[in-house]
Amino acid sequence: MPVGLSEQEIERVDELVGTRRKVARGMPLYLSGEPFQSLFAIRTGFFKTEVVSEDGREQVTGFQMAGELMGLDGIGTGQHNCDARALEDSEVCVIPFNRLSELSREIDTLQHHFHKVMSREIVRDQSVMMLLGTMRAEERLAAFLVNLSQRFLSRGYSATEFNLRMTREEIGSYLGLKLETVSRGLSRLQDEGLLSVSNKNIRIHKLDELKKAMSPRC
Amino acid sequence: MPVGLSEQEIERVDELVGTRRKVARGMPLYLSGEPFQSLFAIRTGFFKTEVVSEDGREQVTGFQMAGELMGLDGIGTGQHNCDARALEDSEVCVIPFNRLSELSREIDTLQHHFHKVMSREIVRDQSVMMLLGTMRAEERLAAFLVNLSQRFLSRGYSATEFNLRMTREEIGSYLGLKLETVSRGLSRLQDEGLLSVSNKNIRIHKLDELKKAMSPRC
DNA sequence: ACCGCGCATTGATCAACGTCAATAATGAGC
DNA sequence: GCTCATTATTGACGTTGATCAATGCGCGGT
Repeated sequence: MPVGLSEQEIERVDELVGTRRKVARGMPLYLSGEPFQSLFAIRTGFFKTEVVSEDGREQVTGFQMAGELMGLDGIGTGQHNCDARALEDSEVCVIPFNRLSELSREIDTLQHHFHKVMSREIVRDQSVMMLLGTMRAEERLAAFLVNLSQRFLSRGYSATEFNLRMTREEIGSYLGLKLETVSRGLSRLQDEGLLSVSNKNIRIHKLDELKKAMSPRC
Repeated sequence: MPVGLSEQEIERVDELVGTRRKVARGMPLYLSGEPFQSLFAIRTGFFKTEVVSEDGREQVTGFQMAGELMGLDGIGTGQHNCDARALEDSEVCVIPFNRLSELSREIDTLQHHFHKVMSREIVRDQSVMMLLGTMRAEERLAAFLVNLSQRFLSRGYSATEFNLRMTREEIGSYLGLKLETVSRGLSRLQDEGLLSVSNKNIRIHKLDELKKAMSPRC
């Protein structure tokens, strides 16, 4: 994934991500408490990550799509700290962490790239904290959809028409809302003419207005 | 900070964290948008980190105390992504990130330690997401106090009597609550006999009950 | 030591979201 | 293609925490 490598270096990075693994819809890629050994890069498909607290609370902490990296949370403790579950039939590259560590000691571009990826994950988490801490239901929903839209776009898919892979309940868990509130919010955005919802299919009609809907008093 | 280094390695790590910097109460250690060059390890004092969104929303993303590392969010973009501000007169070690990168290529214990620290930051952020997404006001407050208590304890201070360095408003921002709600929550925990509050001074009388107050229906 | 402003507390009211419930629609599996 | 369980929508009502407001207190700065 990093750029600016020599041919030889590319070859070595290629070996690193040698093995692949398929995960059927609904199946876990890993579960909380399992020993951490590898990171996973998504080749195809869609995942959610979910943490479960001691007192049984569940919270979806993210939705991951092709090209994104999963498992970073396991490095600190040597155990995975969340469940990762496929939301559709998916395929990942397995990246043994030991070998990534070794190789990143030799290829500084790789090292720097890896550090950037971890740092960006921290920044992402912080923007979710801001969403959960300061936004109202409809603003959260708009931010969620705009974020998805941008990520689809950057992968070459349509920014304005896509299918949600997750349920209203999973969206709600991620956004700190109940599923009914998610449903009502989507209906409201539809009534306002910003988008059309048909179950999991979303068509965004006014992306610019949807972005405005992320801010208060609209 | 990592353990298991040879004497020579310890010496080199010591050089790495050579320079120090004092930050007076209320002053920024860094601001969002400034170029990222160094990480900072807190020697003494207390900080908050705060993100400001485009539409002007502010959210405290964490409170940091002695021994903790700040600045990890800047690696990904090359710019700091939050403000770090001293809540009391403080002193930090400056750790030039370039040199940390180089040295961690040579000393694998250091490399591994650094990766662990970043990963733990991700896990910490995720537990804040769970707090913001699933807990009620008084539960959040209890969780916040228990967390502070444990961190003071692990630094050799009392787990049951300490001074808050931050205002009710800053606590509220961190917990996704308004300052009035924080104040009411503290008063309520006091009425229930779990602790005494006198402005910024907190005395926890029933730490075990406070931990229970983190869970629903108490 | 004193002054003044920032910080904290507390009350009353209100809006947003959660809860409970009933129904409808969808699509996964046979 | 049919069936059933899962998922989604919508309504009525309740609760939590936000908002608005007024007062009191403490601490930092001089």
